[in-house]
Amino acid sequence: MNEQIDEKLNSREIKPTAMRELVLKLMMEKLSAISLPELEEQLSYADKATLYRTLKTFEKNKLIHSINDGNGPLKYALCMDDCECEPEELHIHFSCTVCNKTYCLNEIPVPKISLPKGFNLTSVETVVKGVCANCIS
Amino acid sequence: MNEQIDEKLNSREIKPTAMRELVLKLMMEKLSAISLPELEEQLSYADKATLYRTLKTFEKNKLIHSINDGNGPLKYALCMDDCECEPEELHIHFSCTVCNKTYCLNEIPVPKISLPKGFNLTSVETVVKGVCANCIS
DNA sequence: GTTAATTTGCAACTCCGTTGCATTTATTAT
DNA sequence: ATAATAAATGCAACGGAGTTGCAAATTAAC
Repeated sequence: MNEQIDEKLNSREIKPTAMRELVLKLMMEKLSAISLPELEEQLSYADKATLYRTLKTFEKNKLIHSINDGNGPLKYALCMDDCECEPEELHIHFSCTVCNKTYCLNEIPVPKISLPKGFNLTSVETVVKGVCANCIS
Repeated sequence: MNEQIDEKLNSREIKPTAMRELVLKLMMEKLSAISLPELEEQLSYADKATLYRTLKTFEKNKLIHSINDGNGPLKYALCMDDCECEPEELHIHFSCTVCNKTYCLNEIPVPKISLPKGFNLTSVETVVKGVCANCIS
């Protein structure tokens, strides 16, 4: 499984350090998006700045993407393999108002928007809020 | 015109203090959304906490709504008259990557999203990024 | 006018994100 | 293999946004 992790890092041209392997492993195990503060908590021995820079590196190289759910700190989730984060590849995100977890809805692409004349579109971000299947019971 | 402002405040059951009139006046003059830090800058004599609480009061009473454009501080814009901020009344927002201004696209409703079974939807937020008509020339 | 309730101003504080810099670790050249 | 170079990490500190407690001032109610 460490091979799988290193493979993932290599495929995005990120040098596989111990720290990076740890962070990626943790993110692969989680179903929901994770924030820097959460990461700090879960890898308590690790330094905040290092984790911060790790996330930034991952994001720059499109291994992960950031999600602004308007609810506390910025969250991060894994990109799909080979995703280049082009507008047509983007999906919507779901933020549960009960458990506060944020999920990628990879099956639901971001909506197509026709802007008024003279506007130039580069990206669309959609966050849906509500109660997730786990919390709705 | 002060009458118009007080009328707007009254219609949302907000007591018209001098501070609130000033903030509302400023927001009515602006075409783009405004953040707390910007408000502080433009009403330099006013206190941050007061402006903060003014915005919170306005928001609670649906005179304004907040916009999380993922680009710096939270921004606020006027609601349409009689808007109750129900999901079906919501519009999308546009954030210009050049001038950094954020606009309400009141004519473009938020997209309809069908969530997977078991999910309960309460709101949809869509932010479009790109270059606005002013900056595109 | 006096009392009660609301609003404002000031100070302080927390949290998140970010940076500078020294130290350590990895890579490359000799 | 060793020295020189580059990259990553750890520690400390900082700044901005958002928020709160509390006292003073303003407004509303009696």
